[in-house]
Parts: sequence; C-alpha cells; structure tokens
Amino acid sequence: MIMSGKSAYDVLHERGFIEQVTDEKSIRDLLERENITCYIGFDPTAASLHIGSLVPIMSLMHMQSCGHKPIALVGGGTALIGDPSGKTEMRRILTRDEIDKNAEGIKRQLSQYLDFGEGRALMVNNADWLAKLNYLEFLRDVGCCFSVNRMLTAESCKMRLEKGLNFIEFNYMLLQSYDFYYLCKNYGCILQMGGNDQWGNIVAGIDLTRRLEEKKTYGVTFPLLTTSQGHKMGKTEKGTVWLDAGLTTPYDYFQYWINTEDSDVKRFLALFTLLPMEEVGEVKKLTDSGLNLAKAVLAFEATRITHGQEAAVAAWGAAVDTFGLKPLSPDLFPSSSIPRTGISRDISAIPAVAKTREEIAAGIPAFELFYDVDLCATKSEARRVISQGGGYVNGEQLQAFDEKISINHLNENGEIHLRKGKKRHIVIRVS
RNA sequence: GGAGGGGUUCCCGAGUGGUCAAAGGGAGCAGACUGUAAAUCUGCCGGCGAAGCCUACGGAGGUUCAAAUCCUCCCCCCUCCA
Repeated sequence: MIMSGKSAYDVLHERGFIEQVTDEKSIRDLLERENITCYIGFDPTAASLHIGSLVPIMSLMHMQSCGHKPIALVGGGTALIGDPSGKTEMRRILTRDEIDKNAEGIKRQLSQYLDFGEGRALMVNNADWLAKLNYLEFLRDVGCCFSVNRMLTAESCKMRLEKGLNFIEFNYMLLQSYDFYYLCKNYGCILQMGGNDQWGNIVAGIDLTRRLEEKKTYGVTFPLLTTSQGHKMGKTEKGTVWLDAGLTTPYDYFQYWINTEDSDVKRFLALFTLLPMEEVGEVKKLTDSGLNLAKAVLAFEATRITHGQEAAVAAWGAAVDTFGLKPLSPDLFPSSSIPRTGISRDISAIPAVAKTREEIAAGIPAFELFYDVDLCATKSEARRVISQGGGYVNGEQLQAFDEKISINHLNENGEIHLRKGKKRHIVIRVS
C-alpha cells in the first residue's frame, strides 16, 4: 500500500533492488493497492549472516516500512540439501545440529532489522514442514508437477550440468518450490524475492503454487552484487564481513564500507542505507576527495543499521582519529545522523590488545609483537611486512623486523599504536 | 558394473625420478603515487629460523641414494558404455 507517497515497488525500484520480476505490471499494481505477505529465504550455513545477505534484508525492511508483511524463512530444512544455484561446486553438507544452531543465530540477527511484533513480520523455519514430508507422498503430489526437461534448461542448472550435479541437489528446486506453496497456503504469501540466482527456484515455486493451489503468485529478484571491480561483496584481507559484531567488529564493518570504490558509492548508498533518494542523488556533485565524505556517510549509516547508533559513532570517531576523517557540512545528507560538529577523537573502537608492563618491559621484537596482536597471521608474514616497510609504531616506520618494542614506546596514555600498511591499526594498552 | 580421463600450494593451471617450496596467471599483502578510491609501477607471496630444518602435490603403503613424478591398494570427481 502507498505510504508516504511511494509504493514498495517504487522504493525498491528506485533504490536498485530489482533485477527481474515475473509480472511487472501486476506486481506494481498489487503493491500499490494492498498490503501483501512476501518471503525471502536465508540459508543457515553459518551462525551469522554476512554482507551478502544485506540486499535481501534491506528489501524486507523497505517492504515492512511500506506496510507489507515480510516472512523471513530460515532454510533449516533445505540447508540439509544444499542449493546448487549459482555455484560451480557442491558445498559441504552440514549436520542437523549445526544447522539448527545456525538457524537460531540467524533468527536473532534478523530481528535487528525487522520488527517481528504481532502481525508485522514472521520468522519460520522450513525444517518444520520439510522434515515431516513423506518421500512417496511428496513424489506423487509434488514431484509429478515438475518437468525434468524444464529443470535441465534452467540457467542455474546448466552451470552445474557442466561440472556435475547429483540427485540430492537436483531436488533442491522442488523443496524450495514447496516452501513457497506452503507459505502461500498457510500464510497467504504471494511474493517470493531473492538473489537473481534464485530466479529458477522462484519461478518453479510460482508454477507449483498455481498447480496445487490455483493461486497466482509473484517473484522478484535482486541483482547479484559485485563491486565495480568485479570483486565479490564482503571479502577483505581478514575474510568475510559478517553482520555479527562478535565476528566482524563495528570498526571493521565501518572500515569495509568506507573503503567502497568511487563508482559504487551511489549504488551502495541507495541499497545499504535508508537515506532518501534525493540525498543519495547529491553524490554526483561530489568529486575527488569530496566523495570520501559520501563514503563516510555510507559507512556510518550502514554501521548504524547493523550495529546501532552508538557503535556507529564510535567507529566513526576511530576513523576521525586514525584517518583524519573530515566532518561534513550540515547541508550534505541532512537525514544522516552522522556527527557533524564537536569532533572528538575516539579510539575506543579501534581494535585493542591489553598487555602488562612486565610483558613488554624487556622489549619484544617487532615482528613477534605484530604476530602476537594478530596484525599478521604468521611470524614470517610479520618479518616480510616490516622488512618491506609496512610496519609502524606510533606512526613511525620500523626499520628492522626485529626492532625491540618496549615501554619506551608508551605514549602519555599508556598506549602503543601499531600499524600494518595504511589501514590496519591496533592499540596496545599497557597496565 | 565396464572403458577412459582427472584430483598439484587460496583459486585457475604447468610440471611426469633429482636443478621443485614446485612455471605462468588471478587473488592477496607491502612500498611509491593518491583521496583510507581507481589505475599504474616495484617488491613479496608454505612454516620456523642465523645457517638450516620441517611440512606440502587426494589417502595408505612400496620401489629408489632420491618421488608431485614409478608400482600396489583405497577414496573422490568427470566423460562414454551398461
């Protein structure tokens, strides 16, 4: 339904969420006319979701704020099978226990983004109905609705047909289709959304629902994001960027976003923040280093949505301190709650390690310290990095990999700042 | 079940008894340049180390002074046939 002048479709469309739709005109009309129930599935293959799931999550937030009712489906049942779509290889099949645990974590996580209050949204786990299915009945009732010939022509299948696809994965489409049918029948869900690699699964679900329920349902897919460089979203030196603060700190999360490439800033502001599009459009007026201000807003807003205002302010403060981030004027991105004035350096969010005076009294060779505080994964790497001029203590480049770091390096606050390269900072607090 | 092909360091991919920690490319890291961007150039890119040592070429054995490379058995994948 239309709230604040725009329908959910308009919002998703103008923000760049829509890649394909099954029936654009009908969906557009539908979303303008009534409040519907829609769903997206999330795979519980890990205990936390990562940035790759952010587009679907944001889309559900938009749907909800426009008055529609999102269902977040945790694929506890389908994860037992493993979706072959968009992958070139079969992935590891997890145990029931692992999946159940992951599903729990994901449920918790999603409630940070969506209001699961009465009637506002729903969280379901398809293990609840898939696990009960009886094979023979399923084959008779559902299996007969699928044409193997058709399935083989699906783009998602073709890719795997080259490498090999086993039967368990081939069945995935049937189960996901059944999910859609089940949600339609029991919750009146008529729209399924998902990444573009889900197109085949979504369309199959629509077909199945029509045959079994004689109901018309719809599908929308999102673009599969890569950066302008063609890199996968959400990968850094340290690996995946998770949404869980315990796995990826708000500081690192903020840093991930502020390192966005120039050519992605506008697109990402639209997708990953809730700032009005009129403000997002202003980005095109920014050039060169001015664009960095927009990146700071992107980083701040994205961090705020995932970790909250306080953590976002702290991460921002840390960036002010370590990277000399400039404040931005009040007329830029006025809707953002990023701090504008009274900039206080705040290093609380910078990764820190505690050490005792005794531990460093004798002095520690720099490469061992770099390894010890996790700036480098191995001592060899630490030697290399420092030898190549990538090691810094309190802003000064280290000359030798085995230079001793000791209490002489303590600043007035009892801290030692270590840095690897341009971007990785760690504070050692000595007590 | 039969025949053939294949499993190499993060990925792709060379290597078919010593010169192999293993070509080349990609990714990644560091330096220079910059705007915490991109592009470019340079260096690095298994681990521990002073030399040197240890671990690695699907798994387990074996042959050999010496194996990623040869032999045996096993596991997994692909193609064709049944």
